[in-house]
Amino acid sequence: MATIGQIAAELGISKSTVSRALRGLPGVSQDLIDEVKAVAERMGYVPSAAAAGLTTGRNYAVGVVVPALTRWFYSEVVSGVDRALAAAGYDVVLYDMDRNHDVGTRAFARSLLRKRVDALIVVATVFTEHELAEFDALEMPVIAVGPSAPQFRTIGVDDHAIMAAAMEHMLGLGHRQLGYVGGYDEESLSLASAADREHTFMKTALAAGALVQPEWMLAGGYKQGAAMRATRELFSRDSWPTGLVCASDEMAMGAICAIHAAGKRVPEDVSVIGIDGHEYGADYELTTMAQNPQAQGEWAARQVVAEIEGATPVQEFEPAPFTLIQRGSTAAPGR
Amino acid sequence: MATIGQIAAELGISKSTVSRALRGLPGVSQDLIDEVKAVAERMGYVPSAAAAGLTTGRNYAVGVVVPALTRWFYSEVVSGVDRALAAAGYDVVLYDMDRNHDVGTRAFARSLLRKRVDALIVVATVFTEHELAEFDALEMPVIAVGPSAPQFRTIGVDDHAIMAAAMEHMLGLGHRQLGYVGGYDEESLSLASAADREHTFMKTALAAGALVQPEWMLAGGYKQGAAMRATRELFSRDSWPTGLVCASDEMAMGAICAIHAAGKRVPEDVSVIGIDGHEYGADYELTTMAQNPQAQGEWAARQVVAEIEGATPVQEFEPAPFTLIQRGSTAAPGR
DNA sequence: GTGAAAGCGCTAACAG
DNA sequence: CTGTTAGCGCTTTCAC
Repeated sequence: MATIGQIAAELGISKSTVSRALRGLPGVSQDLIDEVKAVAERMGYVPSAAAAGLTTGRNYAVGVVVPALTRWFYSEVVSGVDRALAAAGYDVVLYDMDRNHDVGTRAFARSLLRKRVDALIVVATVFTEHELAEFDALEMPVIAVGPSAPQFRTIGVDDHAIMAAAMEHMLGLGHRQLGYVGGYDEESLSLASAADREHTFMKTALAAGALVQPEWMLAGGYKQGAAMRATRELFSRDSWPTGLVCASDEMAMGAICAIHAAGKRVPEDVSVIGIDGHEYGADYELTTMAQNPQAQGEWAARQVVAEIEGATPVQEFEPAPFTLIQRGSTAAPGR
Repeated sequence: MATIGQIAAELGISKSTVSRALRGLPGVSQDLIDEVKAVAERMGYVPSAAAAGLTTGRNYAVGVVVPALTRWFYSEVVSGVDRALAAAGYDVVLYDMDRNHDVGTRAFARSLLRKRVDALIVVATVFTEHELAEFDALEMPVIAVGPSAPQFRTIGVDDHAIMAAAMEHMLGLGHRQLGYVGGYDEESLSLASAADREHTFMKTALAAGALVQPEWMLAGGYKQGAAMRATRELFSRDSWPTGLVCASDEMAMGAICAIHAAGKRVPEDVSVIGIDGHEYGADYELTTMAQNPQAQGEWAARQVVAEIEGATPVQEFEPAPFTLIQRGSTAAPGR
């Protein structure tokens, strides 16, 4: 493995010059730059991030903490983060908290703290007091993506607003008998988002004088399968709503499946609206309040890079945008 | 940020002793060890991976290359890799090749080559000749997970065998009119697995004298939404198979949804079998040939760690196991 | 323009 | 058991 010193020796010049030439710093003649680069290429030279980081304190890496990589939303965010970071020349160090949250707390903190990363992006993860204190001690930029975390600056949609918008659509169509598919995903560790959505659903429904039976509040666990089962059960009873508001698109797709299984039609018998903007929504003709987790990830990544490189930290972010995508799963009731 | 030197100064001892004490190396009195650890804790000492790596050449990090993090299979594998690596004290450096494959080739190689990682785990990614050559030059353990890559040692199921087993189940039930939901996922970059499964489906079907109409070969793109649409179309025609063999569970769940939408029953009118062992399969009563991508990821991670730490490389891995999970979506035809 | 020297934080021989 | 002495590969003053 070629080093800067070997290149220097090969050309009979000093290491400093090689370093400067390779990094395009001023003060090296163009001829030498070309020569150095050629030799570096020929020798298969590759800079050592560790060595460079030792002196500069910069690692060109940012940590991404995620509660469960296998969940759609999180993998989308991470994907966006990765793309933006790669474009900026930074690596992604992944910390999947899936199940090893309590077990691995110590290990997580230790490894995190190894000066591996220049900043941290936290995706919808809840931490202990102790961990939060450690983050503070880190003294590096930290930005959260997803459900807002009071301790961090957060990039994400306003969960109240997005649900209110979904409700506006359903109420506007004339639905007054509404069911809700929500619940909590135990593994995702973040309950705030789910609670906010459910709360606003209820509040808005009641304010509009809509009928919401207790049995119409379904626990879908933010998972397609669970939502499908819960919905199937709902339609095995003798009364059901004209509209189903789902706290996520994954659950909405499960619900649609269950409605079909029950021999009902969407939207003729039941309207279904989702939230999130899942990739498969189009195939299911699903009306949804779409947000863009990838874009949020990219945004967070760019912001974090800017701060690493000296930009003054933004104190508070605008809520991420969302838009109604109207498709075939919603219509006026009783058609 | 406390360093080893500061701790040494604080206690009036040498850096080496501190280093040894902290790492639990032999040759330090228990008393001193305790003292050192106490001071380190108090000063909030955290080791610098970069500095340690510089001398030892070990980074305690492994790179994970993945074609599209947002796909179920890959995120499962990465999740498993992460867990095993975290347990072994290693960090995960993620390289999501999603879309930036051609654009980012150079950046990918460069960053990979920065001696950041001690080994590489490649998940179902296809590389150019040039990239492969660079991997060789890296001289570090490389293991592939998922569809077998001829250039790498691979951990994964035998795609022929798993499809053959699925077919055995369907044929054993008496199905002789079979449809196939498969296709290719353009974004995943790995076509071998899809091709193998389709090939074995065809071969096995023909060998059993089963009827397979060309229109029954559906392109589901390995995506739930696309599979749903393709299946919906199939059932809008005037002839359809008694059994549907799906190359993945995600597609199978989409197919089930479409079958319900068409007013048919599973398994009474159509049997459906999937492959993979998706988490939601149970909710859908889906019969499947289950594999365990998380376990495969863990296995690869453990193997790679062993090799980093000096174990002699295993030359070839056993194919990963799979088992039939028989649930309610399959039954004898014509019930 | 270019070079020499010092040092980033840690580990790894050697001595004692 | 503990300390000394060299570096690891790179960047960064400061001279020339």
